[in-house]
Amino acid sequence: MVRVTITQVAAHAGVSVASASRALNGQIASAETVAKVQHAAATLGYVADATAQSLKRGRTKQLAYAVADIGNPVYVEMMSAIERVVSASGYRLVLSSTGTSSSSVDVVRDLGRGYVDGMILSPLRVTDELLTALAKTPTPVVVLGRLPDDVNLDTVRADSLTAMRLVVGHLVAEDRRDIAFVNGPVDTTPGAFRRDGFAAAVLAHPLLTTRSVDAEDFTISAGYAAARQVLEGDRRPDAIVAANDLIGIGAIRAAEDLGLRVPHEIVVTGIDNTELAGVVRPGLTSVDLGAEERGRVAAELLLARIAEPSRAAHTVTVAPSLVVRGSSVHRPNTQGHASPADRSTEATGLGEERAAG
Amino acid sequence: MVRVTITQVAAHAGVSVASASRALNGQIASAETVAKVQHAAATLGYVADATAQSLKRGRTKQLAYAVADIGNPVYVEMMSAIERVVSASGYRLVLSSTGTSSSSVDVVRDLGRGYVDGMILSPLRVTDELLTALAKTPTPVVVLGRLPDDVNLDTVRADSLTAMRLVVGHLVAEDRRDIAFVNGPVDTTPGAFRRDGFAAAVLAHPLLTTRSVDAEDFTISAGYAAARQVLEGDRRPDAIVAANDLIGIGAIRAAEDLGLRVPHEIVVTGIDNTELAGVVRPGLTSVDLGAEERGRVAAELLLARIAEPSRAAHTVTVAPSLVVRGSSVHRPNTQGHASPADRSTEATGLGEERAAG
DNA sequence: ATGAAAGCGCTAACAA
DNA sequence: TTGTTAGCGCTTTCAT
Repeated sequence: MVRVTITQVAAHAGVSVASASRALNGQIASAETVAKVQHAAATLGYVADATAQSLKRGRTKQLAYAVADIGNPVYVEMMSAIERVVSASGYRLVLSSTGTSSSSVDVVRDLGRGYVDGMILSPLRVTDELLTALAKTPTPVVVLGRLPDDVNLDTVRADSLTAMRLVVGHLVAEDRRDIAFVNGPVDTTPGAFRRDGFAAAVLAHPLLTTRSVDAEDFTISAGYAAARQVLEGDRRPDAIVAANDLIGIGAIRAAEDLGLRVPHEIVVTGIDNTELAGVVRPGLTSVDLGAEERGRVAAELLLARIAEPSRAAHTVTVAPSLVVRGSSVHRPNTQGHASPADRSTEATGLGEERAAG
Repeated sequence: MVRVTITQVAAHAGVSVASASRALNGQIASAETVAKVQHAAATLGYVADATAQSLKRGRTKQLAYAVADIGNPVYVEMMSAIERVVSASGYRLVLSSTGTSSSSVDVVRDLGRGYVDGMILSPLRVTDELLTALAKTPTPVVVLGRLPDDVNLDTVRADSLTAMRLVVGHLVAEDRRDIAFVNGPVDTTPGAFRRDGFAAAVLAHPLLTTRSVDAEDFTISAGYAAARQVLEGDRRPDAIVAANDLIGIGAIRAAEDLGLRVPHEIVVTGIDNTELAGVVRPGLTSVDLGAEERGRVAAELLLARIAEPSRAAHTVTVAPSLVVRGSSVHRPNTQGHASPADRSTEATGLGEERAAG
């Protein structure tokens, strides 16, 4: 199998390359030419070279998704949603990990090479350097996560404040009065906003006693360590609000290891409503931040901007919803569960309730 | 920000485009030229256009990973590994979902468009049509999964037979004698090979009673339904071998709902050793099929083939290892667990043992 | 409706 | 070492 070019197709069909191109792309051409060219193309097994088309047309039909930690279920969920929208629109999706080797800034700078028509970026930290790079790049970028107010970019974000209000409100309704917040690193975007959201949510409930501790990472093990420290202190809280599901699961484990029953002696909640939350026992009450929707909307915004580069920047905030599971409800059948359906089904099943944000 | 080309850099530096190109690419050029060109490039903010380079050089520096169900933790793990190798070698990774819209065959055919230099393909089903397309494509493809023996392609595969031997051997050692195998759909590659592997593994233990049932899918809910049916039958097995972790978790739930204690009354094992296996309680004993290693090796094979297209096809089989957790061991502290570290740490912790394949 | 020719931005012969 | 020139494969004016 050797590469066959449009020149060969044209020769085989007995027409010029221009006519061949037109016939292939549905431009004006006589029915006879179209027939001859299509026949030639089929015979020769011609497929247009993507690179040459990109160079000529000035667009690659590729979009990038850049994220630090692919492997985190939340980002995977977003990626799936993005991939669906992107491929349905005839684009390919390239994955740009902004891990150890290259930072978000490098990735954005690299956009100048024009290997994609646009990018969805999920930065772990928003630095001035990043904002500068974003301002300079000629390629459209949609940012997942909160940006300073004066930045004029398409943005999709979760609503940490409402998320925390849902959690805290739920805990108060469950008669919890002493809440420990186990956050992840506060120098990350989610860490900072969840901290602020928790603080704000608590203000609405003057009778609450609260405290905060930062886990070293948004992981089960870091959550375990941080929660254990909290639970071993002399004044034990009656609820732990974890900054994400992994930390929350770590907290459940810590409670178990200390012989504390969840939720009877200690209530635990998470954030993200990942698949894990529905799989652990007791199920982890969690706030769904709408990862799927955020991914989908981000992709749609990007496509819209590519279609109309001069349109105004949009900021979309996706409403969170609370999914109540056994880790936070004092019902007789708290340890029980519904059918082991997937998450969406589960949310309507026994032992789980969803409250809109 | 408008696109700046090498022509402008050359003009700014007062040299020809050829000299500019050479200076930029580390070809022979005088120190003075290099300095001038680099200065001009920096001043103008020049970055080479990826598409033009691709067209000229005949390679895109892009590799594709094609998989049906991104979102499945196993494929995500492979993808992470692939991404690491690929980006370390200066390639970008494009994600080709072979979901509903486009089949594996379409994806392989599309390779003719030359938008990537190679592809790692994880086909759900290996059809003749797919094999034909693979034989015809000029672009290197590494296949994840088993292929017919006469197919001469780079392949990385798991060892289902050994995996099943490990599981069955373990169950026999735990005094299980009546084993139900809950498989996924047998018209998929994993389904077929796990079925065969189980059958072969069982042959080594003549005293075993076994039976099989196929879940409708490799999911928790399908596993739940299938396991429930098995467990409600008049002759209850004392062990369930699930074809993957999700089915295994469904089986644990089914046992719970029927009031059966795991592992005391019914032992359950999974396959894949996903993160979920370490998170559920009791922990799910599972065979690690080396997803990370398979992904890494596949990427390495692909890069090697690109570097040397004429080299002989390689087939690498990755050895499985059994990770024993609470769902299958009758120890006093079976329900307990070690520290909630990540999987690799866990495997060496209390309550878990890893046996090589 | 068709063909000749230009050119997207770059690299690589080839000459000088 | 450097510049000139010819393309990579395609689309798109511009004449005809």
